[in-house]
Amino acid sequence: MKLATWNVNSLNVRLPHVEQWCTSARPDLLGIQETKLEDAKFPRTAIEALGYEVVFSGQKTYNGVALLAKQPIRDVVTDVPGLDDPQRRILVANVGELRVANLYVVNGQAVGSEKYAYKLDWLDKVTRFLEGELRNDPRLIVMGDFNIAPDDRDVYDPLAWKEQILCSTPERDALRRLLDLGLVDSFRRFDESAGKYSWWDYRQAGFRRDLGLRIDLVLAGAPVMERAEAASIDREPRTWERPSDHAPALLELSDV
DNA sequence: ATGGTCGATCTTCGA
Repeated sequence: MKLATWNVNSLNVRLPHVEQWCTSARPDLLGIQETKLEDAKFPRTAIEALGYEVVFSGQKTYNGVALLAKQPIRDVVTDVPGLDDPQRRILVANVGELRVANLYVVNGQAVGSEKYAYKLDWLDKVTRFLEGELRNDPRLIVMGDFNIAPDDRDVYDPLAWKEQILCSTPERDALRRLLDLGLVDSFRRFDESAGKYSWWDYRQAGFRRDLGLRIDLVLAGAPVMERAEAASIDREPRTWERPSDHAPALLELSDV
């Protein structure tokens, strides 16, 4: 079973890339972020034509998440208790024997800003919610655009990014608290090397110069990690014409 | 050189 997360930065623009990538990589489960589409405009028919079930929680212009799966999707949650948030950033559902949370974590703009405070509060409340989910069933996957580089190996220039947005200690501590519930950054189980990125800024020819960060993660509970066979980041769609600024991050599990 | 590029909806904001 192949799981993936991909921030597509407008599904309206990137639908051909999603179609191309799903056809070639054939993920069984794909979490998408930044659809930037209200639900009435979601391309359900095109996604179903690829052979997927799909659920989505979107809004106009910003944010928006979706979950595509080869298996039936059940028990969908789009709102977290105690987080009365109009921003559509979370989608949790059962797929097969897994519970899957797809997150578009707040970017936070700049350390100390209002959006930064919202980011830390959002992470705190989502972590508390996921703590309950894990207690119910540890077969949990938490995937998405975390907008946090876990450590300096995940940053092309750690000195320039030191205590900056996406890399600050409070953000990394918030991610640590989520992991400490009993989740593993699956990519690091297979690759401890520095310089494996999932996002490159459109500006300054970031991708060509490999000036990237690893901020797209697949976290897995212990029973899921026992089945983990490989984890990777597929840079290929980032080379395509008019790409998203993110690449898909993957986790492959042995079948039960 | 105090920028740079995208996307969505305006001529600005968010990333």
